[in-house]
Amino acid sequence: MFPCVSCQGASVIHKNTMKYEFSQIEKKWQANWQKHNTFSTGNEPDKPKYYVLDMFPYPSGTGLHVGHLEGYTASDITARYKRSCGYNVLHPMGWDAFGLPAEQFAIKTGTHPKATTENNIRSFKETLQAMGFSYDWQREINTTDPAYFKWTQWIFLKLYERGLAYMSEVDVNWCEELKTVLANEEVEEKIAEGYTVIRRPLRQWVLKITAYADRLISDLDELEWPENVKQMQRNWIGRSEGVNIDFELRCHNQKLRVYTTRPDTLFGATYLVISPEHPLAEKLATAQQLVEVKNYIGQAKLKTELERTGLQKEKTGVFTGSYAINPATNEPLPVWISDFVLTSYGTGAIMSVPAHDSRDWEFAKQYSLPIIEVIKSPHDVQEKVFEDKDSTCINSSNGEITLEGLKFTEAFEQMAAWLERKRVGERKVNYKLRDWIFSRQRYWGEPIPIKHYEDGTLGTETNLPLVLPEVEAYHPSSTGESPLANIPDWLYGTDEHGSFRRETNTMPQWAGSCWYYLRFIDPDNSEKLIDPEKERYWMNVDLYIGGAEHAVLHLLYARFWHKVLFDIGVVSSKEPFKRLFNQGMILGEDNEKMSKSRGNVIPADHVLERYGADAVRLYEMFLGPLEQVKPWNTNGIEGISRFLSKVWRLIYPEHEGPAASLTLDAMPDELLRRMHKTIRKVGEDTENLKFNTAIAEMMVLVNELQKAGCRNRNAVETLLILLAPYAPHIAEELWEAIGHNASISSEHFPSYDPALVEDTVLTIAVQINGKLRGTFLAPAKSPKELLLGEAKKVESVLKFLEGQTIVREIVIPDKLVSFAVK
RNA sequence: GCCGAAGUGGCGGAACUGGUAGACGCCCAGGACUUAAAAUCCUGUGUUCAGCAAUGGACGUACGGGUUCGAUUCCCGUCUUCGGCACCA
Repeated sequence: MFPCVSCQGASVIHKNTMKYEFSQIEKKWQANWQKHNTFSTGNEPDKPKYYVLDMFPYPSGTGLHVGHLEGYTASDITARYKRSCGYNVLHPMGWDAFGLPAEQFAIKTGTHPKATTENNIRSFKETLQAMGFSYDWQREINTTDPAYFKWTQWIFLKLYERGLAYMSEVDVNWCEELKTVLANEEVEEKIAEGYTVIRRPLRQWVLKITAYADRLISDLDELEWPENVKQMQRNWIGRSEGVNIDFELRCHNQKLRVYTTRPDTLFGATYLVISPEHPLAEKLATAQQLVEVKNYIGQAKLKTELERTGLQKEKTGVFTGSYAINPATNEPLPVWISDFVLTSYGTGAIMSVPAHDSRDWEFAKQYSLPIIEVIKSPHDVQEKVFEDKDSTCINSSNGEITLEGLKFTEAFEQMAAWLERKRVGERKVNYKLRDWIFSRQRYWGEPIPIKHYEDGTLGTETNLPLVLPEVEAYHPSSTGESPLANIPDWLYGTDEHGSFRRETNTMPQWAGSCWYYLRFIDPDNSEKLIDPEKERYWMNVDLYIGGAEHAVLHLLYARFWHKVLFDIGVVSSKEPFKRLFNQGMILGEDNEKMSKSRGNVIPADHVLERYGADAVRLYEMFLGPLEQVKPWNTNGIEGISRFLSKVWRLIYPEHEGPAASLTLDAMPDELLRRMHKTIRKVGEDTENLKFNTAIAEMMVLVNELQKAGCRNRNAVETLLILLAPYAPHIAEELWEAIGHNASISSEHFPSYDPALVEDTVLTIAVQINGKLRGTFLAPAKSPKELLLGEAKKVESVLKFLEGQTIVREIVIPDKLVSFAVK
């Protein structure tokens, strides 16, 4: 790919590189690494392993910008650092290449998505290689490669065999322009992009992620993930414990089942509400109310999801005319219909306790329904709702049960037990999480390997991979099926069971990314998804770096698949990603999110060409804490370029001439201590992903080496090894210049001398009433009395002690002396 | 509305476990080198007051309180920004 500069004579190199010419140096070393397979992961079972993974990209047509490089730089520094600490490191990269943009482009231009994808991958890969990332490119994977998606399809069939993939007539989010179904999670995004999304029933493949809801919550505890991501997943799954209660209906034989998490407030229930789609909605309407009810149901149907659930607005509803009986009070309760009750959650019906639920309170006020206080409230519940759980029950007794004076937990228990005893209720756990609608009406995705036989039964495609046929047009069929429905040759077939029609749906883009981290471990295995021995050695992923936008969906889906693979014995661990790190977004120079429309995008290739990979790598990390959102500032990168030039001049002091000869003379004590402090700080900070302060510390060392004109070999070599994970090209080049043949990447990270990282003489601060009044020098570990005595001799302190009485003396060894005076 | 994170110089940010706030870098100013410029190096750089000056004082980590000899750090309250959820009963 790059001309092999390293083949030229050494003298030529020196002549060319006396000045710091990053572009030559970077190309030279990238070619060198490639030629020698420097970063290919070997089979070294005796070494401890470290698996550091990036969230692999969708190779878009717009290329990479500086924001994309942040996480990749962080993971690369970690990979290089861990290698130098003696780990066998797996650091791979691949492409999440199925997806809508390539297909949209195909519809417009007729270009095969495969061609688009290949082009984009080539350009992405060039940029990543130009950054000097130490990926093991021999393990590169691509989700659109049949050899890869063979196993995506295989996993689907395993899900199907276990009853975790099923077909269901579901109300889906249908996007008319895209002629496809969208996941709930994708809806808002698409609406923001200007598409319209409506509700429409369709037969769809659905994955039973809800069967894993509890495990997806409880196993979060063992993960080293940012607390907010865990919390977001818990909220998304939305587990709640409550009770299903059956209400007798007056004048009907049927019962009405509601779900509530507040059975402790049953005595305060004054009406029931069912959703417009509830099967009893129309049946409960009395003759008098029928017209009004039918109208209301009709109107609700026309409303979009957004209109029904979006924002807070006035509640609407209609009385059915029917009554149910409150099992606790035996009072009749009117049954209402309202679209604020969700059909798809719980039983689609609720009991309303307006005194202690804000939504019920609002509705009660709207329609003048009674409000009864059953939890002792600090104010009048007719005026304002009281929702707190830490008060006690009142007005809650009948002949069989009393909750008087009980707090929430106890009242809940008592009521639930009583309802169960009376056989009118049972405890129930509910989740907000819904099963995952898994089919898309698209061409550019993994075909779902299912056959529909004429007799209505389903069969599985055993000859995997089931590849995509070539098509002439990428438009979806008008029936809402994918373009695959237009290819008879592919669509129809016969086998021993009879003739069949293939499933025309393809999988969503999430599918390929649900398990790619496994394939990197064993990318060429044609027999198995992954070799069990390799899996045991490499899993889990020790560090997974990526954007917070995947906090819920990708990470939840991947965890779900991983647990299924665990259950069928393909993997040995319950969780895929042990430690997760979300890098913060890099904003444009205007402090706004980078976007084409704002015109504030800083393309990666731009800055690479201008400043070089090493400078870009360092600057990306120097910008601030990795997890923080921060603006890019092109001015700031100049400072990094200066730093690299300073490092260069340590070895090439003038702009011409050969490398300076390094000395073996002893370093001045100050400098030696500085060096050991730097080793400690850079090591600790790199370990903790605090790259910004590690770089600052290296700058301090370089400044001091420069000021002292130090050419000590030990100091220079140490600096280069510390710097190598961050700025690998210049480190390699200078390492070679000072006489090493082997790559600096094979050097071991230095260790520091504990005796040299602590100062022997310290500056002690003197405070009076908490204000700094002076300092003095004292040997480390000086006794308190000595420090106290010295402090009282400091001239600037004496002034403030004069005429004052010392009421208290505080001495913090090695730190400060503090006087409280009056 | 609920949950989570955060607020420090002109700017990005640093500060161990409550112990000298502002490391490192950018910007800016002055100087050295140069015919000149670039590059490089040196010095200064939170605000404000006093002083010719060396220097010294006061204030200062979103805001208002509190605990403490001492608070960017701990506690209470308020405001703002960002991220997530949003009628899930």
